[in-house]
Amino acid sequence: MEGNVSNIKELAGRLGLSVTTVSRVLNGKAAAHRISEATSRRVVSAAAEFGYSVNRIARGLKLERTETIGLIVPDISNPFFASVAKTIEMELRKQGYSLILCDSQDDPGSEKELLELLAGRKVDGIILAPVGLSCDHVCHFRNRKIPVVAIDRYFPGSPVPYITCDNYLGAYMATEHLIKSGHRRIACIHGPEGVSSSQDRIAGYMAALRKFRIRIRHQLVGGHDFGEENGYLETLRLLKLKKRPTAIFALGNLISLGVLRALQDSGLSIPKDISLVTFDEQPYSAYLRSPMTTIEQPREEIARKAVSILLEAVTAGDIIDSTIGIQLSPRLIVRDSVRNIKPVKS
Amino acid sequence: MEGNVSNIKELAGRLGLSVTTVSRVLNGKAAAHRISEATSRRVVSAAAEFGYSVNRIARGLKLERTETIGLIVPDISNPFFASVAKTIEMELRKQGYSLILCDSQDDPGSEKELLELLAGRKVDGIILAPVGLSCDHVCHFRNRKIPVVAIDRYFPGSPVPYITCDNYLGAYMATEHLIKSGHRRIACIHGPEGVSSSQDRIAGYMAALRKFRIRIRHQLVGGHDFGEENGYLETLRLLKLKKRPTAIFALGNLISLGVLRALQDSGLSIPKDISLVTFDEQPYSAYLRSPMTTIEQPREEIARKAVSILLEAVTAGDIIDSTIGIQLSPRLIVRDSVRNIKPVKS
DNA sequence: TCGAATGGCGCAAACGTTTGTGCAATTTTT
DNA sequence: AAAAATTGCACAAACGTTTGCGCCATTCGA
Repeated sequence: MEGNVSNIKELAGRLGLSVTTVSRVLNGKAAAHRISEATSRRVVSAAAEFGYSVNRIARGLKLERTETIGLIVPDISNPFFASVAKTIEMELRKQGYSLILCDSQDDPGSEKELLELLAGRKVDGIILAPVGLSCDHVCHFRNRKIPVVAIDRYFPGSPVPYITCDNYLGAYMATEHLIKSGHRRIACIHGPEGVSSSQDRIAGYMAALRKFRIRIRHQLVGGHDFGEENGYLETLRLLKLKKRPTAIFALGNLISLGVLRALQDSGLSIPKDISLVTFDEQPYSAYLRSPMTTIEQPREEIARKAVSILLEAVTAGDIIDSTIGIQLSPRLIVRDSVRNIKPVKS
Repeated sequence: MEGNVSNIKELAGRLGLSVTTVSRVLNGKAAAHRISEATSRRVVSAAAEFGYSVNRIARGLKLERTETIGLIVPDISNPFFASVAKTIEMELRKQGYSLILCDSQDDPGSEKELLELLAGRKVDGIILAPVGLSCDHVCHFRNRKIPVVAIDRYFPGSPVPYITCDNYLGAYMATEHLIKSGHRRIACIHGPEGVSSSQDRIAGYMAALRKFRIRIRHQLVGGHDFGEENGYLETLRLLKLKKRPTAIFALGNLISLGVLRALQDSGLSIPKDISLVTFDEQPYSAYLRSPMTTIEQPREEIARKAVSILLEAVTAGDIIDSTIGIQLSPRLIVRDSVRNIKPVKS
């Protein structure tokens, strides 16, 4: 008895009504078109009985609005992006939108292809954690009237609105914490050159060093992506230095896993032999061999704000004109991965 | 100069050709319709020049095929599902498909709604990590000619094909490992009642106990979801027992985080005071205070197989008729979270 | 009693594709 | 030189909606 009717024409046929009337009832426009209460009820109950549900592809074509949002992240298996994606999906669904998930694998080329793909799929808007520093391919999009908001990362000096954590501040706080614990030789393992979040964290790190009049040693700064392997290799490199750093600041959660592996392989322990602070809190941070001091990002808030700003742009039917940039405050979570190597003067 | 042309009619107009010809060229059917080489080249280069890309909504409507697959997971922020989703997305994209991601939040009601939603969006197929044990709402789908494959969990005795880890075997291996290390009072913290993966793991756990003639104590078995809080509360309950278990088997990675928190709160340490084995390896498992002994699932293979089976069903244009059930082998990774409380007799 | 207002609904075009069929021009065959 | 075959392309319908406009019947006001 169910699922018998697959389009509105059939349904209208069974009811002895026109598709027009059925469509209007089902879209809540009965009153506006003076369709009687009785007819309305008949339509609604028949739709339920025969299991009719609107073909959203056809509707999308007609309405030029698919109620679909694209999300492009560099790595969905990274817990940070996974939990951001979760919140985004939940918020979008509340508003009747669905999510097309794309993983750019931190590759600018894929990112560009994915943007084209999403445009072809006529998504109503895009949330993007961009890879490169150039916004050409994204700005190009805004001409096509598809709103885009960036999360986690942004394009310096571009008109693309973004929501990020205040990466500069977070890195400053982390570095300051290390310095106040007496550290002077502080290494920094960062992500890709072309990613603002990495750049900003490096800037925050350097600012803290300068503030406390500590020389920036370039051999203590390195890295090229947010992966585990990068953390591993960079740590091994750091450990080979004539003068080892006393502390490492890992700019991402996967990087820090690499650091842990390298230290374990080298038989070093945290914080006895070396201290560690990591950007991005994780559920397991507290249960590591040495509970990790981290910088926590307001993930949920990032996701929620991104959705609300995007949807505003979508429903306004126009692109957000003013350059909106929101930087949310991170939080320092102090645990036991930093050794105090000098009495605190307070 | 770019992005000027938004539909095939405009493009055809500029070329002085019909939409038919343009469409055929762009779909690689030029040869089959005797369209000259010269014309083909003109079309292709004009399409590139004017930045034309096909409207996949319109195409989807006409072709009754959207090249879109739906994925429903109970919790995308769970690292297990996040990495499975990553592989699925990558594999699908290779084949020209996009992914609509849905998070059912472990709620059967949402799951049902999401299936309807995806049907309305005319996805070509669905990959589902189902919540309940009833397959009514899913079987209903197969009538609508939308292929579905289940991952991680399945519906006992239903015609829905599935790919899972061999949960029974994994749990058996884990429990056996504990027993062979001398444990007798082994607790088990599981997930929801209505989820096959949880049920099968419980079954494997019990089978191992029976095999070694150890009495199953029901107060040692509990839990109701795969979340952290459940692990926490169940552990606290277990610790209050007159005779505490000497080991805990956590049936999920988030559960084990809860166990860790509860033990930490209680001032107990692993494996000195209590042993722990967890289902589902994680990148950080090795770096915990006590490196965790885990059961590793072949996530990538699960994802890949699910995609290939689904796409086969999609292109075959028909539902996979034979009941396919694939159970992939898990792997025991021994670390230091299990205390040997009796000399191994070998 | 008659025009006007209102209530209740349907016609048909349009959204951007794809594709079966058809047709003119050219070339080949006989 | 006529018939046949081939080349190269176009017409128009169809996919399932939504929606501006229009039409008929009934009720109302004077």
